[in-house]
Amino acid sequence: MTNGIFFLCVFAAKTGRKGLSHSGAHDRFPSMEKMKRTHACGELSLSQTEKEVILNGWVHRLRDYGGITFINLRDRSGVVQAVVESDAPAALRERAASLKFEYCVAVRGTVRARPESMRNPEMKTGDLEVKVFDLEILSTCETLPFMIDGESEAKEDARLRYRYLDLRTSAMQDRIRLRHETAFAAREYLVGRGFYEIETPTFIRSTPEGARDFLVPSRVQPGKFYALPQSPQLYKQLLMVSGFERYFQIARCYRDEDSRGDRQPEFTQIDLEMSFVSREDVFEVTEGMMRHIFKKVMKSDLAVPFRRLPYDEAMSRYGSDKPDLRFGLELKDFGAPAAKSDFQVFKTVLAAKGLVKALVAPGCGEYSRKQITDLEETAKTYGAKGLAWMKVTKEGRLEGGVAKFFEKIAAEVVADLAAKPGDLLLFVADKPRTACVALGAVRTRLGADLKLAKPGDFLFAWIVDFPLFEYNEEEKRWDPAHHLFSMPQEKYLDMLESDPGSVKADLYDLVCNGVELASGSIRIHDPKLQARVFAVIGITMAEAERRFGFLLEAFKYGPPPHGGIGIGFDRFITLLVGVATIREVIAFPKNTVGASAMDDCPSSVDEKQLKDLRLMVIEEEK
RNA sequence: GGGGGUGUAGCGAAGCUGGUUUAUCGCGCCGGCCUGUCAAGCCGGAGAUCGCGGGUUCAAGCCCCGUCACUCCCGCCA
Repeated sequence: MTNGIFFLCVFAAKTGRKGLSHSGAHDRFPSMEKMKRTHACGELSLSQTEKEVILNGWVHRLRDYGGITFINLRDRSGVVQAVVESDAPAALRERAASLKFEYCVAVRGTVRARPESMRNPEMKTGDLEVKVFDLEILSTCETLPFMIDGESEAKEDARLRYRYLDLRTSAMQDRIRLRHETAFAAREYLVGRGFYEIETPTFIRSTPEGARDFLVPSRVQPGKFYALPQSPQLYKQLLMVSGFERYFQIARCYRDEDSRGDRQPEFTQIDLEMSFVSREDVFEVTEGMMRHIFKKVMKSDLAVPFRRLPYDEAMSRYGSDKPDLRFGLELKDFGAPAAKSDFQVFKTVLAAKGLVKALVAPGCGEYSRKQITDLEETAKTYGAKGLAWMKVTKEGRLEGGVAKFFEKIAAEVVADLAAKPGDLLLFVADKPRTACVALGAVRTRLGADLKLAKPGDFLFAWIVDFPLFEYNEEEKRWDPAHHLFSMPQEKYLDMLESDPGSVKADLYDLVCNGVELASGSIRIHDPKLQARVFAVIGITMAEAERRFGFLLEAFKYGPPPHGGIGIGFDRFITLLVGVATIREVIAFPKNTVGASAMDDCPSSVDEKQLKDLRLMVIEEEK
């Protein structure tokens, strides 16, 4: 009892509000019994004129004239203007005057057309208003840390600290709604195509491949740990062995790696797997789903099938395995002219089996030294030692940068690159991959600077024929390029052991506008072939048995040929909505160090909890 | 692990190469006025350890060093 009183006093002191201003809320118990809404704010129209309606929502904006008070009332559906006029009873006028931003209220009133001159064409419900004759304050709201839908947006820190308020803004409401609609459309389509939605565990065995696992300690078996799944990969393959034939899940995935704008420690995939299929079947279903989503959510027609681009071609022409194909600006091989030039740097690289790649920046001949240096920085970030350049003059001659080494073959260079007067020529010479990737980054940068991509366009493409393995320089061994269970293409089977680097797999990515949206493969279902792949990677059967024994065992019992794909749901929504980071489309995201400012996690835990788990925290030595 | 950017009232910003005393503006907040607004308006008011610590200087929001937080990128992310 004493405690209760003390608590109330503290509360009053803390809010710093005078009790009187809240009288409206306290002298009437805020019950929904008599004030349940009959309509949604944003859906009122003149067809309800003269009708009595009850609305529930939040005080979005407030304009108090003493005698007359305008309340912009907001709910999920939108905003409508409610008016408390001077002819209202004094108690109602007082209660209206006591309102503040974001009070949660119920109003009863009649819908009426606004006089012609007082209509607001900016508002969906701007032709009407609700004349209020009853107003209930359901709950009050303290001074806000930032305005909902204010003129200036709060910084992300503050938005995440008060995420529940940030989510009230129309921008966030729209994004989260679109996310929901997309998930629904995906389900609708996949269910229609015979897929079952099946959940898989979130506590699984740790299989230390790929990203770091998040671990969950077992209390019942001290010293042992579960891992959170990086994706439902193994389980969905097991579901194929089980004979479900078509599985999907909107699945949460966890990877303990450093965050980025497009990466969170936990994220969502539309994950699917199909039996008795080739990659074409996976493409067809994915394209169909994308088309369905665009129709339902974006109200637009998406052209299918998507373009196919082999990985090697993507790297060579665009310097990226996720190129933005909304613009050309392709990289060209400059090996032949470079070999004929007097430029020793290029010739040395060529002699070492490197590549010289060229990029024609149209109309950038006037770029300043500073602008070129900026481009060079971009190339260097991706491992290039430098960015060579020269300009094509109005007369079609080469000038500046490395031009002097190409004097003799100037005409050939210009013709070879199809360069025009006023263009800037850019070159990276390096190991093949570095040359492509670094100049590819310059291409991406130029595309943005020159605004070459039309916003609002969505250009999808399948990147196909990824290599099965990539060489790990540090460890001096072959690593799986994507994952361990991807199927090598049949025509490369003979060279699996003799020339692993040349083996292409039935591995594919779906890219759109320079974003990697999805990744998948046809899986190995033949234990013998799987064993060969393990051998190339250097995994002994004993080790494979230890890590994936359950999967290998399952594959002894008549596994169907199968394959699938996982679509990065957050990235997909980010793309549809056109925002910069996936945090903008996740209701409660983590920041770049994996923390949530709202609930302050991760956090320390009680000694007791640690003891139960027989865990000990070792302080870092300084 | 590495590189870049940012940090000034509750929120968003300004504060030029160090020097006008009480660090400015808009929103919000508090008080008052106001019967048709819709980013309402008008009058008055409160509110800032200039992220934190140290240093240089006669003088630091501004320069230097360190540190923390947030953010973007490289590495990493089968």
